[in-house]
Amino acid sequence: MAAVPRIRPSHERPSRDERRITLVEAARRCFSSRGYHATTVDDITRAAGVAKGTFYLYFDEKREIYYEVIRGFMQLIKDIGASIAATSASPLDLFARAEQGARELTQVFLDNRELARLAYRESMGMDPELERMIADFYREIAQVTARNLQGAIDLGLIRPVHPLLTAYGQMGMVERVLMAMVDDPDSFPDADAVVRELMRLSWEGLRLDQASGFRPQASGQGSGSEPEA
Amino acid sequence: MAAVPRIRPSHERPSRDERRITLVEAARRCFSSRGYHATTVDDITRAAGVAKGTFYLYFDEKREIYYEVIRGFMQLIKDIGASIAATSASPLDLFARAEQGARELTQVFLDNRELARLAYRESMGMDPELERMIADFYREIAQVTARNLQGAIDLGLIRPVHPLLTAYGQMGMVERVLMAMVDDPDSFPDADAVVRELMRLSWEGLRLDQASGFRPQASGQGSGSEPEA
Amino acid sequence: MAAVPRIRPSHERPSRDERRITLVEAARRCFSSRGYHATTVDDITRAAGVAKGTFYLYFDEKREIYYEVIRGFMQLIKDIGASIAATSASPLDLFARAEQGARELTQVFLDNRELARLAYRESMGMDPELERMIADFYREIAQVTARNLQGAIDLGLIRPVHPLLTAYGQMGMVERVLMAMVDDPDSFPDADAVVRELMRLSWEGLRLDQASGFRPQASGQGSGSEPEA
Amino acid sequence: MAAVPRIRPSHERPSRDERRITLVEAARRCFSSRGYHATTVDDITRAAGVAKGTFYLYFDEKREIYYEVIRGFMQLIKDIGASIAATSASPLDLFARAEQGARELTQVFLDNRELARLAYRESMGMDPELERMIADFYREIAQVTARNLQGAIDLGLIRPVHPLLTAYGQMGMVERVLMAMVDDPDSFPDADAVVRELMRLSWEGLRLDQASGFRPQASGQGSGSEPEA
DNA sequence: AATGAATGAGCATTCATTCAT
DNA sequence: AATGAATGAATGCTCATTCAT
Repeated sequence: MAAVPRIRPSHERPSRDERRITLVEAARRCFSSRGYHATTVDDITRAAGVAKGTFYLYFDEKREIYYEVIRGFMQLIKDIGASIAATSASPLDLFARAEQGARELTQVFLDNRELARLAYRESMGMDPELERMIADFYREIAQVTARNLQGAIDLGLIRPVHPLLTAYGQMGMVERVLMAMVDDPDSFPDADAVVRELMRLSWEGLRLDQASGFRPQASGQGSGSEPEA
Repeated sequence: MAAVPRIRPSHERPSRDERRITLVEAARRCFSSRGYHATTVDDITRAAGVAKGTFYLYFDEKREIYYEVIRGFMQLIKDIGASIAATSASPLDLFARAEQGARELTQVFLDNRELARLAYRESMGMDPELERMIADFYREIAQVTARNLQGAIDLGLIRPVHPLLTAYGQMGMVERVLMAMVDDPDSFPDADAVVRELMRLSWEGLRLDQASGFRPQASGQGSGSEPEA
Repeated sequence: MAAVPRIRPSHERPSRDERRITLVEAARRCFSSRGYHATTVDDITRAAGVAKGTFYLYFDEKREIYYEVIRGFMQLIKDIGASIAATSASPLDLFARAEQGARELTQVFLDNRELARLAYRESMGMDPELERMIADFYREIAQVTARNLQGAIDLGLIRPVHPLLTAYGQMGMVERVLMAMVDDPDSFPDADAVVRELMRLSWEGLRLDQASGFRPQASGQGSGSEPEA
Repeated sequence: MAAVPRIRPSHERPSRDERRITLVEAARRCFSSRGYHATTVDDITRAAGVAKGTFYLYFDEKREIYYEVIRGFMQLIKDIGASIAATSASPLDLFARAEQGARELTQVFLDNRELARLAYRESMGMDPELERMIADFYREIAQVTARNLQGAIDLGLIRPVHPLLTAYGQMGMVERVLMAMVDDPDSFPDADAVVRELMRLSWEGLRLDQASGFRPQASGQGSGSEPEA
């Protein structure tokens, strides 16, 4: 009866935050496997092991927990971007860091295949707020990338390109390749080789290799077949 | 008596095909603005100016007309791809044709913004049949592109890359840039410039420009082998 | 153009009556296999090989053709009853005629299993008119039977029973046994033996046979097992 | 603290079972008066005073509650059968018990006229599961009856008849007479007299009364063997 | 905080019937 | 007479959300 804050025995009622997390985790699993529309609030609460009414103690509506799930996934990705941008190292290892970021990004995608599908595919056309959230997410990443590109241009590391356009282009390149790889892994080399090939495509495009200068850490030989000629 | 195409009196009943098209058009508008789930069959028939029951004379279920709408958009895009691949002209104008295709593709996206959003975003995670349809669409385009790339590699026009991976990468690059442009046109140059920049990104990547023309080495056939076919 | 009544070539448009009969036959097949509610007007017209609208040239509504089908079946049965009552023969062959009637009735049931199920089972609770039609049918048969029984009582051929009650009782006895036989023929002797056993049950009931008098044509030995005792 | 059966405050929520029963009762009334097809789920919930959605908390589909209603009626009847069979008393009161059963059965029919109509008439041809349920019901009763008859035959209480056929025959006799009485009570004597007449018909059939008491040969044990059990 | 029974608006789909040709 | 496209009322069922306990 008194407000003595005890150490909670392991099977005591969980704290508000823990409950909330339980629900979000359950929602992640449900949304991942069934998608937004096919997942009912009942599914989520059942998966979380709580009663249906409990859901509405933590979320105002179904969309809200979906946002939370998507936001969580986006944060994972933003964190990677941040870790690349943050390490304000010498311009020279820009490529090294980019490659490292790409590698991590790939890992996140592969570890969360279904969630990635969800965030990248089903989220649109659901409601304006979510649309904005996702558009913001993309724009944010694109802008950070664009800033990085602008920096690299200013330093003379890369040729002058339209930074935002290039940023979106690179994002799209990465995302579509990763999605294709998620769908049909057998048609692609292993993750590392994919990352290297993507990096090289970004850097060199399709142009014939004629004593091409800077290649990050000389690691990127391309995983494709060598030319016969 | 001959095949005089009669002018239809204004109140004549439209032919089966016309009615069907009316419905698909109405559905396109509804789905575009409200998305699949928020569009009711009632919305569609009301937009088409027919009674609800009429819908089911032409389609077995709501999904069916959605497929039709999406398929229509995909066909537009495939047609562009086909027109590029079809003109099996000299390797020299591969780039010209690619650029032309990109220009047309851009136009289609800009002319069908909402539909593009629909096809590219909301269609996934809805049901297995649609998933397959879309995955097939991507794969088909990617494979055609990959074949083209392989040809170009064989001809020594481009450096040896992983063709399928590169194909998906280019698709993603183009699609995300175009979607971003659809969402926020002000942040991008005009369509033609976007196309040129995309082409150049594909070709040259980010590498510093060292006397690179847009065309590969002027008419780079010197070092490449001739095609076997 | 002139109203010359020609002999109709075999593939000419059928007469109004023929068309109507075609429809009723088709309806009989549909109702028999799917029941009233699960049969659509479309099913019937498709089975009859005419367009949907044609149906309403011959019948005002779906129920009407159902009545017609049921009425047809009832007529078959009434005809049997009539043939028994009609042959105003000597009272002595009342049993012979009854047995003959029962034999024919059994045949009709076995030949029209599904229709019998339909008429006896699904027709109720559909609408008042049909209810009345079927109740009338039963009452009519029961009354004819009751009259026959009364006659037999008056002649001292059978003991004084409540004629109407007995009539209904015999109808129910016959109908339930025949329905059971339709459902599970293996548990019953052949049709003739069943008829004999039913006749004997009606006549003798369960009472032990002690020099039981009149037995119709001495044919009815009962198909059951003989007593061990 | 002890098991004091609280008086429920008038606005307390009814228990799950009570609610379920409320719904079944409401459904019984609706089905009885309108039949299965003409009764909507809305009708039932309105009659039960609950919202439509509540229905689906207790039943998966409309058919399910119909089964429940029919099953309830059949149980009433089976219980009567059981009470007759259960009292494994001396053969002497077989007839007494049968008569008592018939009396109770008659009462059930008269007390549940509409339900009887429903179960006996409309239930067939609706769907396979229900068909099976009803066929099972009949078979079950028939088999019990047949066993009783076989016992009576073995004891020499009745003449050797085909037990199953006779069982179905008696069921049909009783059911049709009772249904006719339900439909048109004025044409029949009172319930007791009907029961007596039915019993006598079963026992004696139509044969002329030659010093037959109702009971078999006064106390006919002379010729029969005693039961083995 | 937690529960889970109750709610009722909402939607896809069916099908008897009509009617313009 | 025949056609078959069109109609729209009707209904079973779902599920996000509420609320009394």
